[in-house]
Amino acid sequence: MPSLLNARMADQHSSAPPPADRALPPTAWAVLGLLSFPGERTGYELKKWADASLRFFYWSPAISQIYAELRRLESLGYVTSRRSGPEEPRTKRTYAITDSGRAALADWAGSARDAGAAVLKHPLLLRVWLGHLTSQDHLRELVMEHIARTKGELKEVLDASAQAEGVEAWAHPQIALRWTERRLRSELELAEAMLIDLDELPS
Amino acid sequence: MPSLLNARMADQHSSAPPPADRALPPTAWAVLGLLSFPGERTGYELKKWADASLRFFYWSPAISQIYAELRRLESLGYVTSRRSGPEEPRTKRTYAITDSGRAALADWAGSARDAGAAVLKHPLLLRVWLGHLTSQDHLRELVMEHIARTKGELKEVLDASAQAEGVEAWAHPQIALRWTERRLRSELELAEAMLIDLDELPS
DNA sequence: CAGCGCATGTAATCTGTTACATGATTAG
DNA sequence: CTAATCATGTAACAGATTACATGCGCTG
Repeated sequence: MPSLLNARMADQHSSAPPPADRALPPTAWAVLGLLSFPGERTGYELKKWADASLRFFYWSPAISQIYAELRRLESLGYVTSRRSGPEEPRTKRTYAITDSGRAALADWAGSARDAGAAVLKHPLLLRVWLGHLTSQDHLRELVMEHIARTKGELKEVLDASAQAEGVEAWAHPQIALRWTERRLRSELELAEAMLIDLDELPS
Repeated sequence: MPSLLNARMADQHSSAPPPADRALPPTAWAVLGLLSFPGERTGYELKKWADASLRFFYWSPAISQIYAELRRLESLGYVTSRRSGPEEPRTKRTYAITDSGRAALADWAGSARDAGAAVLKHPLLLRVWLGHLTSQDHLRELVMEHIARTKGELKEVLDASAQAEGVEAWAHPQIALRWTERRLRSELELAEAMLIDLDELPS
């Protein structure tokens, strides 16, 4: 069997080749992507949007990071911002994507022939994997907790999906949400199956 | 509808309350966990183990970070190391978990009543979500690529699972691998379903 | 008027990766 | 002999979070 270690290490290099100068991290594209849908929004709103949809398939950056990314994107000319004048009650900074930003984003979206491997960080599985250090009861509890949380998330996604329903501009986000909905249902089945596996374990 | 932003922000604080002094990051526990199974191993071996199983449900740290974590764990007295003497061909440092380390790990594994939410970073979904910026063809290509990769991963997991088969010390890792196997099968179904959704989109 | 939600940002810190450097051993 | 694998580590940097600081506006 060929050891894949070096191959994988090499992958890690070649998978991020800065085409010309310096490539932006996916997070920057995600934030810019949030702005690629019709409308302008503030950093604060972006964070809520990310929490409500992005987070289910691509994690939601901390609010402070969103602000930082917005500043970077602005320095690159990919977004513009304006402070609200006296007409608005509150001082806030509203961002909008520029043509240049839209072009860069489209280029990024269309350039890769492979999106790259998904990364899953599943704390529950980490604990199950280390199950020999705990009691079966505790493990079961953790799994149940996970099931409860997942059901809550499913509800959230269903809500978000309902809101996107019918809006043409949201067709693709809608597909991502449907994918997420199915994924969460599968996550529930997976948890149930694991519960059974756990029960069948000789103590 | 109650805005969940502040609640979630507050969560981010309260979800990591350092019980006494300073809590270790999950990565440290993962590395220590790798050493909690019978046998001693080197940093290099740990990396391979992580690549072969941990990575499917909890990502594999860079080799340099594994070395760094091992040094930290050693400074905490959770592991000990010894350099191979002249009896071994190669100079290498072999690590073993200590009683104190095992106790700390068991405490960590048993302490939480909630393992915490899983984080999924799925680059393919990010691109689909931004699908309005690309062609359907390109999107389909990316999905196909994902399916191919997933099939490869499934094969790897099946292999790893076969190797763990029957070894009592590996019962829990085995469950994690079975979970992963099911998850990857579901991932394939999810991708197929998304392909259909994509086709049904009005251009 | 208290508390929450809206809104923005800075500073310190940590986590983690990449690139680099080095060298021994083994398989073809 | 030479390429791959085994093996360890450092330095620079990027990515990201947490804690902190501030203040307005609305609702009960």
